[in-house]
Amino acid sequence: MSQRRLDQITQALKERGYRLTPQRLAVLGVLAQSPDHPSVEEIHHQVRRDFPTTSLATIYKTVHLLKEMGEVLELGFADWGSRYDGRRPYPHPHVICTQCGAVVDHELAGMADISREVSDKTGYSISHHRLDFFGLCPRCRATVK
Amino acid sequence: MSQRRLDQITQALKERGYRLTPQRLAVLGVLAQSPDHPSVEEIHHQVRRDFPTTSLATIYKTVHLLKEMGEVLELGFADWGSRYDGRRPYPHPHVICTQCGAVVDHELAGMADISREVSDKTGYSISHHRLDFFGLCPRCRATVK
DNA sequence: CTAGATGCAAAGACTTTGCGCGACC
DNA sequence: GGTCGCGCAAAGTCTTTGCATCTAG
Repeated sequence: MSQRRLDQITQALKERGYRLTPQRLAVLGVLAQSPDHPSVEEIHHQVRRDFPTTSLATIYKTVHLLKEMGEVLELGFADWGSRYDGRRPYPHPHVICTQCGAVVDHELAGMADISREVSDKTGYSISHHRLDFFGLCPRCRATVK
Repeated sequence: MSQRRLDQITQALKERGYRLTPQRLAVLGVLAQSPDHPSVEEIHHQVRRDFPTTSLATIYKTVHLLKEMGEVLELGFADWGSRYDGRRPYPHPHVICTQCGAVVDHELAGMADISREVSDKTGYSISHHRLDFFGLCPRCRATVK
């Protein structure tokens, strides 16, 4: 299942004439498999397990490339840096724990309708959106009370 | 009407024992009146009209304080820096032009219900959310086509 | 072979911090 | 008059860029 996603991204790179270097493949692997929306640092850390000389700059470049291609979703936070979602690179809600930082996905129907409503009322032509929910995850709620 | 909002923020500062310096009042004034979600730089620029010696650091400090107090909403963007909404410091959708950067507010009913649904399905206790729509504003749509 | 990618280090953008002077209460 | 806030400059963080070397196709 994440293999399928990996193949998709790999294919997209090939089609556009980008090279499939080991470092890139490693980054793709991490993004295609991580359900936990890793930061650049975390991706770097993981990739280093297989390619210890990989630089942070390469991670940044690769992630940026994938973002431009629309194969990864960037979740930028003001106080937090960015997290990346390579498994579902289309708009969908995220639920973020304000205590431990866990980020989980959530599917939600009906945003298309809301989007249309906003478009009608504001006169903007809406291309995409972003929706985040913040709160305490079950584990942290138990801990902190 | 923005006078009312200004009074609210001023009051909140007083209650917590913070001083009402001219610089702070100037920042409050900008935030309470700007419908266009200014950046720190823009606030600084405006405040300088009345207090030319005001430093950027002071703007940062004041905005940060107001954010902590919940009197201003920070809209952080990954490629864009942050914008601030001092008029409606509670969660509500924003519509952002990807061409010119205009940010407008939009009221939307029904988020409370969705929030509850997300809470039920994920087990998180949701405290707030953020919703942004991206697209072209009417003016830019006409220009770029 | 050769255009494109990597790794390193330096440069950038944005934001925060430390500190001595000055001003609100 | 004492404390809190201001302005300045320095330090931090995160991200991008330039360039020589290396490599996938």
